[in-house]
Amino acid sequence: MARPKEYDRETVLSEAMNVFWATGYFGTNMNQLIKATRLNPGSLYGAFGSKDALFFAALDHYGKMSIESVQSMLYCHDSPVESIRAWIRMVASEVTDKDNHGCFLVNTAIELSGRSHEIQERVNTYLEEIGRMLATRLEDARGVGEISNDKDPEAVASFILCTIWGLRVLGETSPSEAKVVAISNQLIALLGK
Amino acid sequence: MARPKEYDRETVLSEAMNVFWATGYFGTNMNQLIKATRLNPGSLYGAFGSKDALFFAALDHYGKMSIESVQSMLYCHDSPVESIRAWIRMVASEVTDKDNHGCFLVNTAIELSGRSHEIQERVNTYLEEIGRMLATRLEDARGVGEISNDKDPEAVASFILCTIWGLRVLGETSPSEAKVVAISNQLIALLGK
DNA sequence: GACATTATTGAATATATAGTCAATAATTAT
DNA sequence: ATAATTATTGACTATATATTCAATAATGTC
Repeated sequence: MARPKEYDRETVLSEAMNVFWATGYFGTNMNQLIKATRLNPGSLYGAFGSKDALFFAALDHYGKMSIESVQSMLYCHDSPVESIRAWIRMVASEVTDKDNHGCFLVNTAIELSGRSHEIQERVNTYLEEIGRMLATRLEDARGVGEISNDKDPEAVASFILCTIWGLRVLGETSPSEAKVVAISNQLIALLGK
Repeated sequence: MARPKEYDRETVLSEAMNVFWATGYFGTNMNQLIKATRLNPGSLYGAFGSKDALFFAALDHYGKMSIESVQSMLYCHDSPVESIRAWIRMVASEVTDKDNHGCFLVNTAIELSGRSHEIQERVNTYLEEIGRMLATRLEDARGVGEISNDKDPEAVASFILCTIWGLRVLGETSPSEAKVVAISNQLIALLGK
């Protein structure tokens, strides 16, 4: 009954997301997005409405992927603590990777939180969800005696998450692997035994 | 022998720095800088040459102020550990302050490290200097027996600095004071006894 | 095959933005 | 005073950027 779309919305979103992730909202212009998505302006605007809306959709896409990815790491072993360790090591390996652009949520928090309440709230939603997931897994760890009972899962989760954000910042400084390993080992050591 | 400047370079730099600090390089336009500095385009360009150069000068200004400020905190008590604690508490209080824009070095690392090697190197220079200052103070702490001999000052300094950067990110999320306090207390606890 | 509907194309547009410049003004030296 | 030098002013410019739109194309329905 009408001409069908030639593009796949998820694919386009993913391509736009990669550009925004690498260069931020203000550091990205529509020409880059038009090239990356291989859509013409009309199609891109037809699909998303504006640069703002496209950014928002890309951020959402990243947030959802991020939640899934963290969830899969947090349950990659039967042992909660072993899973958390694996997640931290995964982040550490991303941080040493020159081609990685850190965490899009963290980047966006820094670029746009002070300017857009709507963006800030969305970023917070995802970051808090990750915090809750980690806290839940730390409760599991306490339940099976992998961490001591005097540790507050919520507080420890906040601390670990905070240090992971610090690692994301560190990733922008071309850090030596030794430094990244030293930091992540200290973080892992907090978990115990 | 010539018309004297009506502005004070340091003052202008400080005003420009505040704008870039709050809204980043790409999030700031020349009109904002012209308003904030109360210089006309000609004067501003006469003084700094370009938006790029002005940003670089503002970043440098921040870096130098930052070094001085951290140095003064690290030696605000005779006790090295007590001084480090005071610094962490200072950062924590900035993080809970709604009007604070985090650390300009951290913000710039995230916005521009992937785009300009020159900027990345300058940011790294300042961040590394702060790391060395902290490591030196941790050596002092070890010397006077405030921290145990099996702790590596350099590694611990990296870890503390990393978590402070994470606190800067946290500051963009309108965090509860309770969360900031919980995290900074855990960080402080690492130093202790 | 004509029609209705939606997608695609890419040139065009309005605005924002970084940067320039000629005229003018303030100072010091002679 | 006059000249030499540098600072200030703010209108102007060239370019970049987000966005629009009229023409065209592809589908399903009658």
